[in-house]
Amino acid sequence: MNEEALGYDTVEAARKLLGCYLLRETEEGLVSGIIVETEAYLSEGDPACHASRGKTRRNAAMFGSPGTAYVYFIYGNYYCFNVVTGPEGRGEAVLIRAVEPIKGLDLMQKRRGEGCSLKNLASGPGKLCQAFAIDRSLNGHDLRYKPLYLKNNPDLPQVLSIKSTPRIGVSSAKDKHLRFIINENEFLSR
DNA sequence: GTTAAGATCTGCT
DNA sequence: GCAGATCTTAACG
Repeated sequence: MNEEALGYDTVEAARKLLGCYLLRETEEGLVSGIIVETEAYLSEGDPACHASRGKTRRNAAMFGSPGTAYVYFIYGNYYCFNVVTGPEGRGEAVLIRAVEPIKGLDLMQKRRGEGCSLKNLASGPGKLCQAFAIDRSLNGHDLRYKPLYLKNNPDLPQVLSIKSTPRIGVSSAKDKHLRFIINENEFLSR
């Protein structure tokens, strides 16, 4: 993964993360997928961003250096996984909303429940974290290294068809198109 | 110490 | 398509 691309503009980073591999190694084995859906959370003019009201205990990882993980717990049941972006100390991040499962399908199915369809394995922030066994122990983890890391996809088409839409599940800043998806992909959350 | 709200998912209608 | 589950976090007293 080209970490430098994450350190400047968060919106740019959200677009560049599309199509990249996300890999996760555990004792049970390796799982991987291609990122097909992201959302940008900005530090300025974005009340939906956890960092918009300053640094707190929960969002401290968001103020770390670009390329680290920000993982948090929501709605009593689910984790969300973000990649910290922008200059260090800025408090911006990109939420990974969905991936297309590539390797370790059986392991993901085991974690998500038997009989879970391929399209349902990681098509949403909470589902993705279940399938990849992401929890708070990975909060602040440097995504250049194992057991959770990003990798460029060499087989990617030169010009990816990217579409931007309003973000999902956030009540503010609906006029901003900060969600980015790979057009027509089957594994989007919706 | 108490309370209200949330970057969601699943199951049922 | 819609409401409920469920609990951590942060704001307030």
